[in-house]
Formats: sequence, structure tokens, C-alpha cells
Amino acid sequence: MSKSQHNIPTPAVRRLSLYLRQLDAILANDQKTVSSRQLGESLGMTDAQVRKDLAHFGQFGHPGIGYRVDELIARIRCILGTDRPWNILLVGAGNLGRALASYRGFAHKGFHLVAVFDSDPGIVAQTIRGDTPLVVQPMSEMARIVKKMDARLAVMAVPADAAQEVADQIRAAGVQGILNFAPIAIQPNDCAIASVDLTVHLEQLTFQIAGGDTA
Amino acid sequence: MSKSQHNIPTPAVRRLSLYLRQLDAILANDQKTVSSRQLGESLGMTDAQVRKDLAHFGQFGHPGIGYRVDELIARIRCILGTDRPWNILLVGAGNLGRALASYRGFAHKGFHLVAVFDSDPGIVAQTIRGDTPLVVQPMSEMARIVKKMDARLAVMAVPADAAQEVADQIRAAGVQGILNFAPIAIQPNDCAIASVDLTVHLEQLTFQIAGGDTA
DNA sequence: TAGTGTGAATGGATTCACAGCC
DNA sequence: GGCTGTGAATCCATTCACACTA
Repeated sequence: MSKSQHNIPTPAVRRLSLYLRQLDAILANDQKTVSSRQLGESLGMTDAQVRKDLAHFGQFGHPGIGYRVDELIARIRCILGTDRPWNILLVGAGNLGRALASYRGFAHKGFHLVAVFDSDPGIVAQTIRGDTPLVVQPMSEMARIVKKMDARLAVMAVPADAAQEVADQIRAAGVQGILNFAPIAIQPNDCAIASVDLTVHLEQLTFQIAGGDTA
Repeated sequence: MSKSQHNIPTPAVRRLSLYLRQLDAILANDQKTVSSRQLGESLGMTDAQVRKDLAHFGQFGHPGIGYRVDELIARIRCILGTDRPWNILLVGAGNLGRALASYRGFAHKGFHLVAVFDSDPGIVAQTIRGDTPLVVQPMSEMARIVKKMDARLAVMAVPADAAQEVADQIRAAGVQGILNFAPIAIQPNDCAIASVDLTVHLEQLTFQIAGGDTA
């Protein structure tokens, strides 16, 4: 308590997720302890970077030893808020939405898909397979379900031209964070937004390969 | 020619993609000209940021006027290398892979999916629907197809435990850039890598909502 | 010896502010 | 008046280097 929220650098938070992912792999490998150097190198960064990032949140290491893997995992989960499960909604049950619904990685990390919505009446009432089968519901049900399930996050997989309006509806239903897959900038109305735009990522690659110079 | 490759800041390149996306929307809105201020505000950044980013690549603006939308689009496409079409491969034809194959946004931006591969013999020979139907091919065909099609990019949607090995195969087949969807850090063997990890993005949201403080 | 935690120093990126142009 | 392009100034993030600890 108390000292938290002393504005943590955004890049440090992103790396925290990467550390956690790597630590899971290290733990699965039966390694009990890890140094900042080893953890950093496996992710292409320096040892100092790792230590500085963690230092924003407290002192988790053991001088001369390194970090106990299981302990650090628990600490980072707590920092990120994933030491507790999260109920999430899926909004948009098209191709991409259905693929996301059946993605097993979410549940593994404590993200539980509890409801699916779509505005298309032709899709509503269809059954979607996730970790448990779910029936697609109309948008009008969202606010009720959000309250009932205490869902604070939504994954939004809708066409670009509908995205801002749908995002506003999601926010109005009480959801606090949206993972957006539409290739458009969402205006966050007092809502946390994370966006994944596939073409943006592809363009980063084309720039590296062909951009800058015509090599 | 000549002055290029003067090490451009990575964040500037990422924003270039965002500018381009926004410019496409502005053009679709029949607006002929745009100021750095307007472009920046629509993306939550300052006008100076926009001008500085563009300045890395040349002088595209018209004082007193702003930027001609169509002209700036053409310039940025050229910088990113997307003024020409790119043939891409899909590797991994599971749930996510199939959803990606049917995603229309790729073709719109000049990324043409020309072949699909999977290591599972039960999936090979199945037909996948993209903009044009494609037959899933065995991994052994990859090098041949890469050459024949001049495919330089691959989208990799395979399980985490196979990802590094598959990435190495993709590289060996001659592909220069990989968009990775597996939740694992890929060691780039002289290959450009961009990664999308859905749980990492969700964790950024949980941190914003609940992290830092237990609010 | 091996390795953390952290002030100090460095290096980059963002913002400021203004000259110049339409 | 409006707007770009850009050096100067500021801010922030990364790296260095070392005191300290097991």
C-alpha cells in the first residue's frame, strides 16, 4: 500500500508481462532460481534493465542468488493483477472472434471468457465453442451480464466502421478495459484500451526488410 | 538514396503506420488536406510529434496549408515499403490461422496470402478460405513455394512449444520476416520478428485497471 | 564469488519555441 | 492567420558502476 501508483513507466509494465511469460517457461523447465542477467538475455535486454524494472515495485531478489522463480512469478502476477481470475466478454462473433473464443491460452492465464455478443441477428443464438460452449447474445443483454458476471474486460473483434460505436456501448455496459482488434484508433471514453492491428505489425516488418533503403 | 538508414527511432516507425491508417480514414472522408495538429490529436499525440516523425524522412508538408492527404499516404507507403504488394505465407492452419486466412484487411493493404502450411498431416490437403481458396501444404514444400512466389513474409500461428523450431524452418526457407502469434520469445536468426501476444495485451489492461494499487 | 539494488551518467525521444513560408 | 520544419531545451528511459549482501 501507500507508495504505489508513483507513475510507473509504460514500457516497464509491458516488459513485466514478458518477464512473467519467460518465468513460466523457466519454471516449467524445473529451474528454481534465475539471475537478472539470464532473464534479460533470454529476452534480448540487459540485466540492469530487468533489475530497474522490478525495482519500481519492490525488492524481490536475493543478492548472490538471483530471484526465486516461483516467488517472482507470484509477485509479478500480483502487480499485474492476474493473481486473481478475470471474467471477460467477447464482442463480435465473426471469424476472428470465434477463433479467439477457442483460444486456450486465455484460460491458462486466468482470463475466463464468460459471454459472447454480436449485433447481427443472424449470429445471435448460435453456439460458440470456447473452453465451455457459449451462446451468442444480443448487445442489449450486455449491461445485465456485465453486472451479473462482474466482467471488467472485453475483447472486441468487430469491423472497423462499427468499432467506435461498439466500444462506447461496451463502456456504457460497465466494462473498464477493451482489447481492440479493429484497425482504427478508438477514443477511450474513460476506458483502458489496448489495440492489436495486424497490418500495423506487418508494416513494421516490411519497413525493416525493404524500408529506409531500397535494399 | 544515400542519406537513408540513418537509424530511425523505432517508435517513430510504429507511429508511421498509425498515421497511415488515420490518413486512409481521412481520405475516405473526402478531406483533401490535414494539419499535424489534427492528425496528432486524432491519435492522442502532439502536433510536434507528428512533424518530427515525418521529418526523419523528408519534407512532405506545405506551410500554411498542412499535408495533402493523398500525397502523404503515398509517401508513407513508400517509406514503409507497402507501395508495392507483398506475398505472405501462413504457417499453422489451426483455429487462429484459419481466422487470419479469412481476414480481409490484409489484401486491402497489399498483403497477399499466397500459401498455407501445416505440419499436421491431418490438416494438410484441407482447403482454407482466404480471398482465394488455398490448399494446406506440408512444411517440406515451403522453400520451393517461397522461391516460386517470392514470399518474404510469414504469419506464424502455431503452438508455443513448436514456435522456435517452426520459425527456424521458415527462416531456412528464405522468408525474411515473421509475424508471430505464439506466446513465446522467438530468437531471431537473422530474421525480422514481430510478435502479438494476446495475454500480454490483456495484462496491460489488468494492470491499468487493478494493478499498481488495489483499487 | 555471484548477484541484487540504486544513485549517477548517458543517451534518446518528446516538447518547446520560433524562423520562415503560404 | 495558419502551418511547417527544426534547433534548443526538457524530459524520460536505459545503462553504468559500485556499495552491499548472502
